[in-house]
Amino acid sequence: MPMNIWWVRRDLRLSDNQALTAALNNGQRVIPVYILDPHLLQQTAEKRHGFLFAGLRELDQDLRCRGSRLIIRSGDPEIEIPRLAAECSAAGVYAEEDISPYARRRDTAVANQISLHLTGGLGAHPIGSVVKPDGTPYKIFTPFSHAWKTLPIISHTLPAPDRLPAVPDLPSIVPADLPVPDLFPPGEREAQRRLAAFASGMIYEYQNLRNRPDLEGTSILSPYFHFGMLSPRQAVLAAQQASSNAPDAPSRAGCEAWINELIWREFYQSILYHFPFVLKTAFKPQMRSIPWRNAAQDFDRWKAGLTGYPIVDAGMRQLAAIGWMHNRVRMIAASFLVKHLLINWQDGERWFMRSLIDGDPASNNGGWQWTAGTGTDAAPYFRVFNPILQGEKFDPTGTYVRRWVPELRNVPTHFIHTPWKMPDYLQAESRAIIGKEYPKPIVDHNAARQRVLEAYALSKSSAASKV
DNA sequence: TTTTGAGTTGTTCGA
DNA sequence: GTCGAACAACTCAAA
Repeated sequence: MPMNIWWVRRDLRLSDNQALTAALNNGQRVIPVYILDPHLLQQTAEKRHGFLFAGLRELDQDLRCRGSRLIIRSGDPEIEIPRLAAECSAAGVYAEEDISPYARRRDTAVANQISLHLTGGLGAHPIGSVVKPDGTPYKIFTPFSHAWKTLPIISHTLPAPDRLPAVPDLPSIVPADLPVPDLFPPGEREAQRRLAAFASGMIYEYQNLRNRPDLEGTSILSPYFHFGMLSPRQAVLAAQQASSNAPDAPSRAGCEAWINELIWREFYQSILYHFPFVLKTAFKPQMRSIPWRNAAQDFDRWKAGLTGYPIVDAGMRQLAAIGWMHNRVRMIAASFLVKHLLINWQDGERWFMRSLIDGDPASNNGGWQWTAGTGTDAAPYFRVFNPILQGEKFDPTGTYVRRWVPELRNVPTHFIHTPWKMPDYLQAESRAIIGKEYPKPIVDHNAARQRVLEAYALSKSSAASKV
């Protein structure tokens, strides 16, 4: 029986791990390896590195409890994986298949040098398996989700092995000791704990509370999903179990709504897998000539949370502070950048990708293209979120705004989403003088709305005239 | 091949 | 204050 490499990439877990299982089934000894890839690290910020590095330490500990350990190297995986395989005379490399163009190019380059076995696990269903009867990919979410639901899900997840074979003495590096994000203690144990807690409690309220950034109505599992500290299959099974235990229809609807969000992840994975060009340009050709503004100052103010619209600023500051943003607020902040500031969605996409601990090329791109109206199955271009109404609707007491925009702490609830409307004496009383302690709105909502509708109309008509 | 109904997350306007 | 229609066509999926 030969020696195999288990190449860990986005599957930092021992349970329900198809790549690890395959490596064990086909070899006597298995060497768990993670390659720190400078190409990927340089696109992302320190909070994400802190989560990843501490997650690697957790994985290493879990492996050591079982007699194994994690070998960590740094460099270009196309070089490092074959080099390590030669060092330990490995027969094969086992890894969970990833779908980004970069990952696919990388894996092809590795496979050209050594026997690489890719397994499922990134989604609940194998990549490329949710397609129309004629084999072509879906471009609309709803039919995709129907097809997804009709495919059977393997109902027994793979248990974590009790014991693992010892690892030979190989050099391994220790990643930098960066701060670990408070809200996201990394690791498989924490991921499973959160899933269990969510699936036995808040999932039943999910339908009602998921859009409320001022409450804890979401699972807050996205960073764990991104790095595979739990598997989508485990999540779906937990939600289905919760659904079958649901006491009433609204509770069941909560479970279904959450499963739908899991399906969205896989829908966008499917889109990226079948249409990798979406990382470079709009999915819809007629949306490729929008006259974006080149407005570096506005972009900086958006990034800093200084637009003068409280719900937008709260979101951007939450992102900067903790590397995560509530999904509803992601939509509002993204819509604001694209539609109110008329700045290219790709700039926002890059900023989110850099800042988010959970940043995922497929979901992030899908979300931005949806917001910008450039994507498959996207929001209509004339749907311009009103940041005031959105704030009043989803943060009705201003709790979320006050938490992340402390200079508005003392503003009365009536004005919390429109602080510039406060009379002077109230601005003074609240210690929130507009233009001094908190900025004036960077754009007027109605004027910005007119501007973006005209810009989109231009792109559509120029596309039409090209035909 | 043709036809038909549908398509995450909103906003504004006017009755 | 509430309600329905308009916003704008177009592409997709399925019959």
